[in-house]
Amino acid sequence: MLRIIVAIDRHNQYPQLMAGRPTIRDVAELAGVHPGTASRALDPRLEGRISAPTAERVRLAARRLGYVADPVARQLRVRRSAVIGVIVPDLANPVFPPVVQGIEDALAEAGYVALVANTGNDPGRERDRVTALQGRRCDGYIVASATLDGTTIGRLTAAAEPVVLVNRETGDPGLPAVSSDDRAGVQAAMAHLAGLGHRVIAHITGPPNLSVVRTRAEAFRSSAERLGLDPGLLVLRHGPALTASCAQEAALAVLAEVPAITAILAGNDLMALGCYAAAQQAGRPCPASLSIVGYNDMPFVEWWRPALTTVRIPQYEIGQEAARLLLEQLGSGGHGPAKQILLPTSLTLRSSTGPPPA
Amino acid sequence: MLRIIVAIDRHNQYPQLMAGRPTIRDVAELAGVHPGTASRALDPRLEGRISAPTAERVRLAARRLGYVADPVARQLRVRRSAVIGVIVPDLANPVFPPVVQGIEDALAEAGYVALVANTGNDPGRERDRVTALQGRRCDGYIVASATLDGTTIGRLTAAAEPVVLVNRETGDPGLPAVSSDDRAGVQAAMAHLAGLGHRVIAHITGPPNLSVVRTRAEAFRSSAERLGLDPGLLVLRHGPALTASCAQEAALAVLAEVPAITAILAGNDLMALGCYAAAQQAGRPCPASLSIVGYNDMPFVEWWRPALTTVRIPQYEIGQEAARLLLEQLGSGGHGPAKQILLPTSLTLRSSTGPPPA
DNA sequence: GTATTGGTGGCAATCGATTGCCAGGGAGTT
DNA sequence: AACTCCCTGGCAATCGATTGCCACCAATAC
Repeated sequence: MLRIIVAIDRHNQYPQLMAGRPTIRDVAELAGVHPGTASRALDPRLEGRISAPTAERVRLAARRLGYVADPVARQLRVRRSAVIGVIVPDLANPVFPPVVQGIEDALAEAGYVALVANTGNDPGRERDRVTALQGRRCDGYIVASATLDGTTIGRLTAAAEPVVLVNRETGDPGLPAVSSDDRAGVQAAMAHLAGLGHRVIAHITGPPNLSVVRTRAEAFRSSAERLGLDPGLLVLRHGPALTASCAQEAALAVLAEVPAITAILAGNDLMALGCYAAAQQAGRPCPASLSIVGYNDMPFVEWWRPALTTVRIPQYEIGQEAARLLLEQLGSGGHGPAKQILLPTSLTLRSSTGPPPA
Repeated sequence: MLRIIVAIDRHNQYPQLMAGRPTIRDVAELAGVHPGTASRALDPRLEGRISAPTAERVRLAARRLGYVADPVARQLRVRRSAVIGVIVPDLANPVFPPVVQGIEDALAEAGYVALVANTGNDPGRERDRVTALQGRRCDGYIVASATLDGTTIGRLTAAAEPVVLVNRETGDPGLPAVSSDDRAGVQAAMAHLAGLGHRVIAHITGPPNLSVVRTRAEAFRSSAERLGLDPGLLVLRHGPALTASCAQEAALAVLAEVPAITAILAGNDLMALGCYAAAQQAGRPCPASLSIVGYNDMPFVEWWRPALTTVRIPQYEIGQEAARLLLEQLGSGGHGPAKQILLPTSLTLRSSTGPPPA
């Protein structure tokens, strides 16, 4: 009847505690064992350490009380929070929710949760949020923030935190990363346009300090070359951000400067949206007079008018793989090799591309 | 020289610990005080409890060591995690990111972070994610999940967790809630359409077990009445979900059944997108032959073609207010009154509405 | 000169789970 | 019969910060 004594004792001291969740001591008392024994009985890794009948008694008691180990107490002792910090530049950009979902699902399988920090593309805010994350002692981080100057990554790796990069070429090959094959994606888009007969093609994209911008721009040039297009006819334009309005402005300017352009490869789907607006303003209906190709195949682009032809990147899978890679690294104590995963891209053909006007 | 002794002692036992972050003991030793004293000196609420010179010495030591209190240890003692669980039906729906951002910003000011659970509109997943959240001992919850059967809310309130509801009429007036004035929003949209001369108006929306669907549908009827429209000419159609494809299907059917329809009020912006497609398929160009009004004014709708006329709800502010309400409740120990906040809506006029064809 | 008061800071318990170490007992061996 | 070995489970320290309680000291009052 130790159980009752202790219950009364606790009740006298902290009446409110009795209402709270059961602790390992409650379970141990109900099962008639020591808390330490109860802890071991409930730990699947220690299978066999406690005799079957005892373990069963403990498990039964735990089930009857609805016992769930307090993650806070466990974490204090074990220094493992089962929380992964996810750093995303802009959740309002529809590309990211699927990625985050992939991350969450893969983490959930392993009992982890994702703490998402949305930086809103603002360096100051990124710093603050990352500080908050670090303060919370995440077990690891997934970074999808794209700026090339890696201060955030630097801070994390300096603190020896496990990190996985998403969609971000890194100077440091020692970091595990998941990305999609941008070169192949751009190549497919360019082949499609060239095949339709386009010769004067513009690439309208964001600032070159974003790694995705850099790789795609390089691929734009090199794939054109490989396709036998005249590089002199190519137009490359960097806007200040990967947004629709920047694209609109840039496209309008470019179309005025080089009216011979018949196709635009946009830096991402949002920019393609801005190109739609520019095309309309410039009196160059899409796709009849101007073909537009997006990048990412984010949700809802199939509903646009015209439905967007775009390079599909496997957003959900990218998230999943990133989470798996991180979990793997955590499992190996950080001593595994730094895998870099490249997922395939493909071109999704819809209605925003067609042959150039005669 | 206690400091050195202890350091060596700890080093012998756990060499790796010395590399880790400094603890309150390190600070106390450097300042030459007891850890308890150091803790008090660093607690701003205890201003004055420790004499100024001592407190200053401690603060200096803390600064020199770069001491940051371990949230895990604090949490174990104080039972406050400074984490708020946010339950969202679908992050991929562009309405929600701004709401989440508002929540995050308001929480960040108070030193809290948001743990976002994305249920993907799946009841099973919702159950799992909420269990995970509860296991992590959030201090409170913000629920934006919309289904009327309130099992999730029931589970949270049953556990006496502070909860704030977002955009969700509740049967229980005892719960604090933030929502936007849907009735006024619908009224404004209907007045706009009636003013343009529309008489046969359809409302295409989702399943009536969602509270937003119910209030908007009721407002659709009542505002038509108030505007002197013939209720016999109104068409109300519930689809199986608030998605573009459901809307497309429903709109196509409705336009075939009642060709006299000249305007559609969509259940949300995504459904408006589906209506665009249906209008095109049905040979009813928007806005020349068919006016379409959305709901939410989510990001990027101004870029659609035609740009969407829609009811604006203050998404970011809704998130902010919800967070503030929750923080207020936490501050009052849950004894404050259960405020219900109703934020104003407005109609954003763009290009998807016009007078009905002659 | 003694008593009271108030301010300061130290002591140690506490939150709840985990785990290294050890003791006790049963089984098996010589 | 005695000894060893292993299996099981208990004990208590530990993670790091917080906080109720108490002791000590100085200053003021009587």
